[in-house]
Amino acid sequence: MRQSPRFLQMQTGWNAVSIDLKQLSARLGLSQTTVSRALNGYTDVSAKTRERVAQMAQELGYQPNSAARRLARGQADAVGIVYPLEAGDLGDPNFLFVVEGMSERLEAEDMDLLIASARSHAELRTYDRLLRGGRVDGVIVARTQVEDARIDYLRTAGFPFVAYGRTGRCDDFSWFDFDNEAGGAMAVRELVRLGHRDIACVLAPQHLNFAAQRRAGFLRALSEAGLPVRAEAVIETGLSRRAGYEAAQCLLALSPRPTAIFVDDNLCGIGVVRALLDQRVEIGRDISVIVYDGVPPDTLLVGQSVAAIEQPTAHEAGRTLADMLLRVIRQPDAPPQQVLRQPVFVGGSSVGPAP
Amino acid sequence: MRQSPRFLQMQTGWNAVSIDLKQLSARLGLSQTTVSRALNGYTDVSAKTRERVAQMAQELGYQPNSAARRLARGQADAVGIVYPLEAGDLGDPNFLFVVEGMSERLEAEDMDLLIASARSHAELRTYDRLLRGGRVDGVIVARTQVEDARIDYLRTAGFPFVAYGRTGRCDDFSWFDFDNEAGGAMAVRELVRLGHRDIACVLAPQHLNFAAQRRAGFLRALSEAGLPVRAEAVIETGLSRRAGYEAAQCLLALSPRPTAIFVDDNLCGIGVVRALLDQRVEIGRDISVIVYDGVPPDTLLVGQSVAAIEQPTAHEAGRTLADMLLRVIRQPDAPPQQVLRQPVFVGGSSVGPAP
DNA sequence: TTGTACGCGTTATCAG
DNA sequence: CTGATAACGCGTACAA
Repeated sequence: MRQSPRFLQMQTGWNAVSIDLKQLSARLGLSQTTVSRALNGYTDVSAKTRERVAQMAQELGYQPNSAARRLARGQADAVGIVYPLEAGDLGDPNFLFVVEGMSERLEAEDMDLLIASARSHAELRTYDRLLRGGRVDGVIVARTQVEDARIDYLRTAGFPFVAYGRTGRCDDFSWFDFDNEAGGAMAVRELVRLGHRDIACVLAPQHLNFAAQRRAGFLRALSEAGLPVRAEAVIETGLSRRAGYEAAQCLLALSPRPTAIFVDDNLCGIGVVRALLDQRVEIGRDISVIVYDGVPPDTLLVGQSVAAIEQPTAHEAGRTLADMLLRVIRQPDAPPQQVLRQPVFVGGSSVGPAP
Repeated sequence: MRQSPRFLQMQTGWNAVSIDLKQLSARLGLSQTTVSRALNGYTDVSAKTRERVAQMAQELGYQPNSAARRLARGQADAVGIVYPLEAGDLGDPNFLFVVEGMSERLEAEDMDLLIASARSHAELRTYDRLLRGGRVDGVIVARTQVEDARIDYLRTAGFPFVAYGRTGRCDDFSWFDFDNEAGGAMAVRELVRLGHRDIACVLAPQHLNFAAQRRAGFLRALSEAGLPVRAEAVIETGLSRRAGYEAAQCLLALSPRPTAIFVDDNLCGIGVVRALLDQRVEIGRDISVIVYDGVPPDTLLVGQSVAAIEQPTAHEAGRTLADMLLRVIRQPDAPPQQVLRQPVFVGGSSVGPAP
């Protein structure tokens, strides 16, 4: 009914190439036990033996079978990253670099990185499969929400994870995040410094935690500057260029027209900038614009650039995330680690003194 | 020296939640054998038993331990994708969607997708680790080169793989690709149809297979149109915006100035368009431009758009790649499968009649 | 310092 | 149709 594993291996002609612990120890005239211990850095092996073993293993290209090892040790030696891909969502322009950073760090530990995309509603099923199947020792949760069912799930399950982004309540788990509230406030302060007193704002959906935080920062800085909040100039919309475009049209129709716009994400940012160009608004003179994560330098007219709040270290973020997750896995009782990186303001021709 | 696996599991408090095959069969009053067979769709189980087992398994949320299963069956139930990330390389704008497509297809088979980025020179080591460790049953090779050491390695090892892209010689292995030569030719023909007779070309590094093919298509179509090749108007450069920018500057300095430019990749494309804008060249009138994979609609001036050769089906490409790899894994003796998708021409304001 | 013997959780063989 | 029993390849108490 089914071919035996051994036969399958013969047929593919592949596993024949690979060397066994049994074969390796036979070649060395040692027991598997000794060889295994030598390879795994146990102290109770004579230096000479260890040397010989290492040499031979290297020479024969021995790689322990990962399934067997995992079974014996009860660990998966792998972590997962589940990212919710909504239609057209490349919202985090640096995501691939984060993945690369993680990948590098994990490779150094001989661990695998499983990637599972999931349409957002099916996501919990994906987690379930990963955890219950013992496929991973821990997971990274990306794109956190203010109320995040995935994180609740992981916490009640007691499963090791690190969040890439915070949630509404996040005191008691490990996360890595950029200080979105500071970023939002920073943008406002830059604009206030230039004399703007009527600052509009385009925001991503507020169930996304980063968006809620940036909004909070925006409001706080306004208040600190003694400026009123103009409700109709604070637009919560979708996470897309089109949404940004439409939001900007609304803002331009207001009277009096705001003198500056803070956009909390780069997708909307592109749309906003396009709308302004279409309306022949002179960016940086008629209206100032700051966009979180920036927009591609090509979006604007020649010689112009968009001021941005930036999170410059995607690659390092990936390494750090991996580090944190390893720690959560290996020291489950250690207190949670929480890393907050500061975004930086990068100026551009899109900001200027209030008209 | 090391905690026993069981203790570790107790300590993390996690695996306690998960249910065992042993426990499951105990609950059912059946042998592990029978339960296993019922779950794996063997025919020699009574319908009633199968029903009971399925029900109970569902109820208790049983998930087979993947390490044990892999060990027993001698398969990894996982595939890998290794993509070389050079500095700033997001060359394939659709890569994430390809990954998503693969991920979906593999999830349906209960297989994992391992992602391993690798600085290009260390790539072979990465492969080695994946293959020898029995971590994967097969791999996807992305970003193929004309002479591709990775593919040579896999072929001599006899390891199942599918290439995402072809190589110089690719008769005897499975690959999925878009018809880059046709795409290159298509671009030229569109331009010729509009009366252009002096067509320049900006190309990515020619060791990348797609770039070599697009170049070939470009040259073939020129020749078919009876047009000469102007050597100084065929620029091979890097894979970046900056490279494209500089290439365009060179082309603008030529005399006579070419009336059209074909750019074989979207990164260079952005740079080229920017250079033209900077030089106040009216795109679509003074010079026509076609860019492979297109450029973001925001790169140009308002109301304009860049004509493109597009590969519209990234998600489907991912599914197909996964399908093909599954087939290579499961039917190693079947003849290689080779899938060539046609790109399509998408017009835009960046092309117009020759001046 | 080394070797023996067993367990990890599942699937496959073979006899009922 | 079902159930003992033996792998799968490695890690590790325990004994020597």
